[in-house]
Amino acid sequence: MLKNVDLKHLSCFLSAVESSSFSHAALIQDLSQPSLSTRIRQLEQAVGATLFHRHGRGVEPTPAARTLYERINPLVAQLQTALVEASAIDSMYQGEVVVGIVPTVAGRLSVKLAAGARKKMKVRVVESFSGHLQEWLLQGDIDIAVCTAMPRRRGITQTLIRAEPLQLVGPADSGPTRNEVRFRSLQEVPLILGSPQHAIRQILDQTARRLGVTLRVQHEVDNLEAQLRFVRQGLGYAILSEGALTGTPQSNELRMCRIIEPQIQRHLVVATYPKNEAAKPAVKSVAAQIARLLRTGNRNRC
DNA sequence: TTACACCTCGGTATCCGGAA
DNA sequence: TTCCGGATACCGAGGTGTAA
Repeated sequence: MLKNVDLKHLSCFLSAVESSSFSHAALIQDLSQPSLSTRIRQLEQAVGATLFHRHGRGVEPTPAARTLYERINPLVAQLQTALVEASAIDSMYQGEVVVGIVPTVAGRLSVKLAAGARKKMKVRVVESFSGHLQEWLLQGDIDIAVCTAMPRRRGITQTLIRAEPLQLVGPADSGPTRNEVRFRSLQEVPLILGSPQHAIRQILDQTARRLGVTLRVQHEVDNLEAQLRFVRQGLGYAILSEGALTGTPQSNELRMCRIIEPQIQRHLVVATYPKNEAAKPAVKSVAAQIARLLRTGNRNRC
């Protein structure tokens, strides 16, 4: 019976009841008066009842129209709200989002992130160290940083994902025979560490100063792949976070020993800059997705 | 893939009826 | 009689379905 009746018909009807005038209703609905009149006539044909008494000075809703109005008014309002909400949600999954990731996490996160991106959303991944990522975030070059927790900086929001114990990484056939190594013992082995700006290096330097330990830094190498190559060639030991080797080739050629006394950790965070979030609604959803992926990955390993 | 026919929608111009 | 507002006629634009 209600064939060919759509939201436009109902909106016109509601406006006509409220204004008691087709002309005023047409203005409200941004239509010409004849067009609105046609809509009302189609609705009357569909309902099978007269909804308005026409007279020389406007129209008057019939009892049938008043009953219909009471029933559909809240439904149309709900429907219009739902449409607005759906449109807002859709805009959250559009556009390009640039994510900066520290190398020790990039390997395990990048592919999952790209695979999980929505159709209308493009996720671009760049790799660098925590210090660089902080600067890029503030400059607006990237939208999200997945990095080691940084000192509080104005405007940056950090969400802690997890604490990752640091481990000594050496060739599988050498190094300490136990699965744990004391921090003080690190002064006895040649180390391959990142430059002093590197977040893990800063954690190590800070702990060493506190304990009065002098670290033997044999090579300063910022690139993760290069560090691992140095280690495989027996040039020294790297110190990396748990999970850093996940997904890297030849990880079975390497051996990891957890550092204890004290156990040192790096805190992995997802950092965003609220100004970027306001400009790109998609940033919030991607940041949430990253947090979910990293936390899930953590559970899987355990 | 393109061209054509058909349909729907919304516009303007005009007519008509009723109230002041 | 005048003015206001709804109804009707007609036209153009755009979308859709179908056949070549």
